[in-house]
Amino acid sequence: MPPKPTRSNDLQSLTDIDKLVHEPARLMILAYLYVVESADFIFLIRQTDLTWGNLSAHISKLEAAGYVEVTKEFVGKKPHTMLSLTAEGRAAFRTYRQNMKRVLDDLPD
Amino acid sequence: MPPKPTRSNDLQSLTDIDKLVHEPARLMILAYLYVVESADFIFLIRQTDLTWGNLSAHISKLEAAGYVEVTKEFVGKKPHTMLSLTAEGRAAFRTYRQNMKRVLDDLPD
DNA sequence: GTAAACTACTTTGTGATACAAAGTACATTA
DNA sequence: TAATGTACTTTGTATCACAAAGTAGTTTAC
Repeated sequence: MPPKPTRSNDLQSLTDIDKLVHEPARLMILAYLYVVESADFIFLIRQTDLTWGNLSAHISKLEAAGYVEVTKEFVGKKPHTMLSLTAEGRAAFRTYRQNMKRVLDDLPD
Repeated sequence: MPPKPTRSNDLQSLTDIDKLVHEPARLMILAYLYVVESADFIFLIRQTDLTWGNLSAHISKLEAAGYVEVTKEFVGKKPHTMLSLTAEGRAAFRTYRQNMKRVLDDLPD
């Protein structure tokens, strides 16, 4: 589960930020999954500009955290990997987004 | 200088994000300096909940990048470290904030 | 028909980084 | 004058992101 914020002011909430979501590569992946609901590996490769190894590793990490569900199937004779957000992943992304927006919005200029 | 974004869509701009700013501890530090214009080490320790070593290391990194200026002086007989954002640091923070807000805003829900 | 190239990934190695613990150099208090 | 406190910095370690290499199969070229 995502870390629980226990801080009073906005900036200190960064202390409790969910690093799993915060990492730019994974933030990209999660944001895509957040809007499209389900995507395959190839789609994410194209959208994110990550390498195969890199994307694979990040997916594994998100899967281990229970943030994404990975479904492997065969399309014809080729393997095909489908990704989708779990309820937990969706919640974690929402929380991250809220916190981050609050931090960035509550500043002058 | 902060990395230049060269991407077309919003989410891909995360590929070029300035990691020096992105790190939560430093983001906190920069945000404080962004609003107060100048602060001492002790103030930041209290506000950020970082350890001495941790804050020290992050400050060094920000200084090396030219994002903050560090001024050491003696107050009475005690050492005193003052921090302030450089123009470059201010610009980097602004760029980061803009990019990040755009990424987080341009999503449904 | 088999060798070379391609697809769709995963695993491994390496260098960078964040963090805590220990260290330094003094000043103050008991 | 010994112990404690202040204001840091340096060092060690464990984690992590990334790229390069590896794997398992499929398609194409000759």
